[in-house]
Amino acid sequence: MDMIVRTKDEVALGGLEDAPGFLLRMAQLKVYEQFFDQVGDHRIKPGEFSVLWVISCNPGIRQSLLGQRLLIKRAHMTKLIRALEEQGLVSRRIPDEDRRAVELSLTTKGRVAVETASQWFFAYEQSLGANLSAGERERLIALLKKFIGMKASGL
Amino acid sequence: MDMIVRTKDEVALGGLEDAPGFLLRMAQLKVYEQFFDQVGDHRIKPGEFSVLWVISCNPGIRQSLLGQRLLIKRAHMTKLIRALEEQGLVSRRIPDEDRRAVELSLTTKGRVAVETASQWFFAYEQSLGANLSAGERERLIALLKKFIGMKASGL
DNA sequence: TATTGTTATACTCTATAACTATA
DNA sequence: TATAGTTATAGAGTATAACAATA
Repeated sequence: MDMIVRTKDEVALGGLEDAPGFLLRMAQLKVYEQFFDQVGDHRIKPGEFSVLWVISCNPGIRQSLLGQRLLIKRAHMTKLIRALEEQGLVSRRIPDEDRRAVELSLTTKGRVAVETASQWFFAYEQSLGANLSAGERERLIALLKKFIGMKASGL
Repeated sequence: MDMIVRTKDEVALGGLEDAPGFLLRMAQLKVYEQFFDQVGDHRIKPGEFSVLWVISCNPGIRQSLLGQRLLIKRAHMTKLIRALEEQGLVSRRIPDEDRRAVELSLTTKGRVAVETASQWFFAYEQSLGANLSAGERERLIALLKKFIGMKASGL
């Protein structure tokens, strides 16, 4: 019969180690830590990059739709976009069809910034999960996509 | 809560949908959202529960070790533990062997609270990933454990 | 000198609700 | 009435740095 022997540095997690919510939280903290170790002090943070990137992929996207896709609440989105606007990266336009809405685009400066940032961003993302095999990493990505309700097919 | 009728406005993510850091962030947001939908307004939040649970599994654990395992910074740990102490759930003890350290244990009230909370906590964790098959869910858990550098024993 | 924990400060992210202007 | 966005406020969570006590 196997005995579980713990040195005094071992910590029993009592089932927490199989709880998906807990594991996702830990994984995200590791990722965040690795981000600062690796890319350090860029002006654009991952959250801001994702906003800029999605705007660059969908010029004229409405603020509400962008927020829905990135799970950013409206009140927070307003502050985020204003900060990016003040940096001269994003421009807003009120469409005549619906004058409540705001359509977002990148400025020229914004496009340059995204172009630069995308290089370190995707290199950083590529470096995540380096301790997994290529197949495991792919499976993890596919399972996460399914977990959050994204189509697993090639979007 | 999200009763939005979607027109066919698709949003291109331009590769973001395969970025593990992005997916982990999205997954964690979904989990958090589901937590409030499902278990609502308990006094103990997931982060606090995990601290109490690990103390209950490791009576006398040192504050520094607990923080290392749960990736909670020292300054934040101090505030967290003090709040739990003020609720009468946790007690601290300065060991003679090292009078810089703090050893943590649950009070009787703390043990009762954890016993109660563990029921809804693990039910909630079990409900996560319900859109995956049992095998997929298990694989996701195993891959997350490997991703964060946990032993994937017996898989 | 290094480590453990505390204190103080600040900034980000998020939640909520009241508000406007449109539809 | 409902929707898109804004404003204001508050509370977590976390980062940093200075600090005390102890090793």
